[in-house]
Amino acid sequence: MGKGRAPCCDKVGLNKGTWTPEEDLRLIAHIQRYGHANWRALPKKAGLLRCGKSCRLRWINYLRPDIKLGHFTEQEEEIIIKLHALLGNKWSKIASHLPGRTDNEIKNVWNTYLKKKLRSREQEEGEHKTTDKPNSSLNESYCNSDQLQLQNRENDKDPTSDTTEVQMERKDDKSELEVQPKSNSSALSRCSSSLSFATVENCRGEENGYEFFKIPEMTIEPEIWSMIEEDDHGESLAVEKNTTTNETRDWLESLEIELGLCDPQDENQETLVRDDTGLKEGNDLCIDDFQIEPASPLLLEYLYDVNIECSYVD
DNA sequence: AAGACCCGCAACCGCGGTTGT
DNA sequence: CACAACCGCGGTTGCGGGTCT
Repeated sequence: MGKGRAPCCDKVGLNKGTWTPEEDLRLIAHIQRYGHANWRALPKKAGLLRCGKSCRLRWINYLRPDIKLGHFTEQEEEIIIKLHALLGNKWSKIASHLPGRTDNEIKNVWNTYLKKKLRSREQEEGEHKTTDKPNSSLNESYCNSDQLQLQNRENDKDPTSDTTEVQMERKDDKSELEVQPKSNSSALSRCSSSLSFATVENCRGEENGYEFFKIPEMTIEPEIWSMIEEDDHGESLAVEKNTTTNETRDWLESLEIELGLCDPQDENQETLVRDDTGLKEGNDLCIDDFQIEPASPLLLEYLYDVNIECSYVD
């Protein structure tokens, strides 16, 4: 690696802060046409006064077609909690198991909502548990991350008896993951992969005058392991492919609505893309994934108004 | 009604890893 | 091997809207 780093871009004269609809459309139009092989060069080619990183972030987190909008479902929250217990703050890894969700979104949800939710649950559970408390010094020596918080909640539970009620079912070889709640149990914090302190206590030992801890056997649901293992092989269970086309359409419709370019009530309006032939597999979209021609007269009008050029110079 | 405060979230920043020369 | 360029990730910031006083 070189010494020091050049700034990612020349920041003088670049826009910062919230993206405007015009900038969004410029970015979308450019990526539709040329893809995003080179983020650094993209803003210049697209006529955007933004740095490449900013464009990339905007596209990945908000503009790409397979983004899922709206609140997280209970099942999604459950998955986040479980995976966070296993992976820690590996937001992108966690996101790879939640189709349509971004690492940034998951990180925000965790920091603003799930963490508090778990904490309050922890308190609730603490009130109900007065016996069989583990050695507190052992607690501290065991783990010092957020994972400990989660594990603390698992005190005195038989990890096999009360597992999280999220069932992950692979519907085909590798492409689709269906998440189903097995029951309506309020199992938010019940990460079956965590360790009970009873388990830890049983791992204490002594050999040759040294006290040691055996690495305890963790009860981790096989589905979670397979998720992680597959992740290590560069595969994700959670890529929904068959639904991509409809999601793309929905996304474009919602984008037009959001930009005030179409009436949500008007079902007859065409959206930017009407390509039902299916998108290419994989997360990254490229130019071939899109039909270039915008179909909505209002969108065309808007593009014209904001002076987005139809020809680009490479 | 207005100011203070809180909170969620979009965006930025800086670092590490990877790739190219 | 050294260096530069770039991408992606995770931590952090700060704006804007909602709620409280």
